[in-house]
Amino acid sequence: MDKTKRTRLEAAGWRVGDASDFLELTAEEAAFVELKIALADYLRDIRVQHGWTQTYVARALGSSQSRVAKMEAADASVSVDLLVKSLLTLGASRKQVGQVIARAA
Amino acid sequence: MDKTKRTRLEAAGWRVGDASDFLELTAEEAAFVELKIALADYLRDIRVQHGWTQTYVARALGSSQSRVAKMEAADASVSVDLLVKSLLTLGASRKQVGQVIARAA
DNA sequence: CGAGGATATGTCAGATACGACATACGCGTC
DNA sequence: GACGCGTATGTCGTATCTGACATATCCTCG
Repeated sequence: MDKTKRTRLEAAGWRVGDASDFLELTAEEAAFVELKIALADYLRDIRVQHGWTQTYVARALGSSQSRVAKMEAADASVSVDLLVKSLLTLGASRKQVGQVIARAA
Repeated sequence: MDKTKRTRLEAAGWRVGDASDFLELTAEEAAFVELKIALADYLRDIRVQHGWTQTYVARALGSSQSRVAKMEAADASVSVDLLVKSLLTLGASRKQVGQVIARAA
């Protein structure tokens, strides 16, 4: 497995199986996490392209800077729900969100 | 607004503003609900096409028949998270999920 | 080297979503 | 009508997610 991707997945809190120091995900779990990461990256792209800070986005979403940071990191504590809602609130269209999800890893 | 769609939205628990008997959603809220309904419909399509019962699907997902019913109804108590995870578990690809979301209403 | 702004990480109380169960509804078949 | 099967709806205890706060890390500019 790609090293940075593995780190990314671990950072997202998806270390599975305490006994093993390896990352074991079923195909669906992996697909789900990758999907989440794609949305997270898209959120960051939108923010950076507009030159916004996490604090600014947080205010726009009625949330906090720390949560925005976790969203962008695809932290295990953030749901796809929150990511999608946030993207829509920031102006992304349903179509764009779908395309981001559909795009192959 | 289309009548069946309105009923659908109300059924989904999105009646907003207790004082008004009308459905008032911001553009993002509307997009979010429609997105959810699209996933819900897709879930039902997959189930029906395979000739599965809700009970069977529930067992496959490690859930209950009532929750599957609520998923298909795009009930307010089900998250996009759950819908996406369920679709992936039932064999849908990330790409298919994205296409369903991207498809215009 | 600070200082200050931006981002990351850890934690927590309150909010929400979860599976499960009970029960109601619809619709065939007898 | 009464049963059986599938689906819908309501509720509940628990698990997970959320915004908020504190604090740490990372840059860049002076």
